[in-house]
Amino acid sequence: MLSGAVFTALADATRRQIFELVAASPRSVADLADRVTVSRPAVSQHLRVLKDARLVSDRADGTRRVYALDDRGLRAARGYLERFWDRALHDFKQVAEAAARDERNRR
Amino acid sequence: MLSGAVFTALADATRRQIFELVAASPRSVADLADRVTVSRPAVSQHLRVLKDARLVSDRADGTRRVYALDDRGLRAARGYLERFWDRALHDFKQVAEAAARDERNRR
DNA sequence: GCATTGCGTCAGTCACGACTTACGGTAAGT
DNA sequence: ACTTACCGTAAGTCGTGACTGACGCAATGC
Repeated sequence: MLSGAVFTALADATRRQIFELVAASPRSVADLADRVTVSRPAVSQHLRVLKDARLVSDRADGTRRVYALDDRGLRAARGYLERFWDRALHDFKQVAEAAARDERNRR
Repeated sequence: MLSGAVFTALADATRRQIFELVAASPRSVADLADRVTVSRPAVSQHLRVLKDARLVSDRADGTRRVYALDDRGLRAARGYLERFWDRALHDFKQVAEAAARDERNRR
């Protein structure tokens, strides 16, 4: 289940911040470490989790490693959430209709 | 930031299972506890987290407590993810166009 | 009134994850 | 070749969260 990994990855605040920075524009590890309060190895570990969740992808650039947004993780999360979306609307519709019936019956 | 609570809530596998059961149809705590491997107090604690994340809502029914789907949490998660959705498509489009240019230049 | 059912909460245990420092390895500059 | 920049991983610490059993409380049935 990929969606589980995505939610786990986005659950941590620091990791979300790193993900948002990467999503804004592709960045190197050192670049990310400068903009975050944690150490560089911590950033590497967070990127590992994000990469496993298919939220980011990495490419080598000389001695640097540039991380960019990977939409596969977003797709997985969106797909999982949309399974409940129709049902939520449906339930709301049912409740609304029931309320309308009660309203009519009360007169 | 509500989305953080939603992702944290959906990160745990047991909690996702409980959430899916509630989303399928409103259920009591004992009903949920019967369909899950953990104890009833654990289910209560999971429901607490899901409720704080606005993923489920509870209503009293005699001595029972019926939990149902709350779409506010889903909305928050969807809103957060969609911030990156346009960008992901944009980046993909740029990459595709760059590849197309390379293809043309190579001839 | 008393027992029962259904839940929430408290206290305690235990595993996991977030973080740091230290280390090793690769690519570029001089 | 030597240094420097950049990065991933290993080892260890520490806090947090997932879980259980015990307890207390409110609502229903007899």
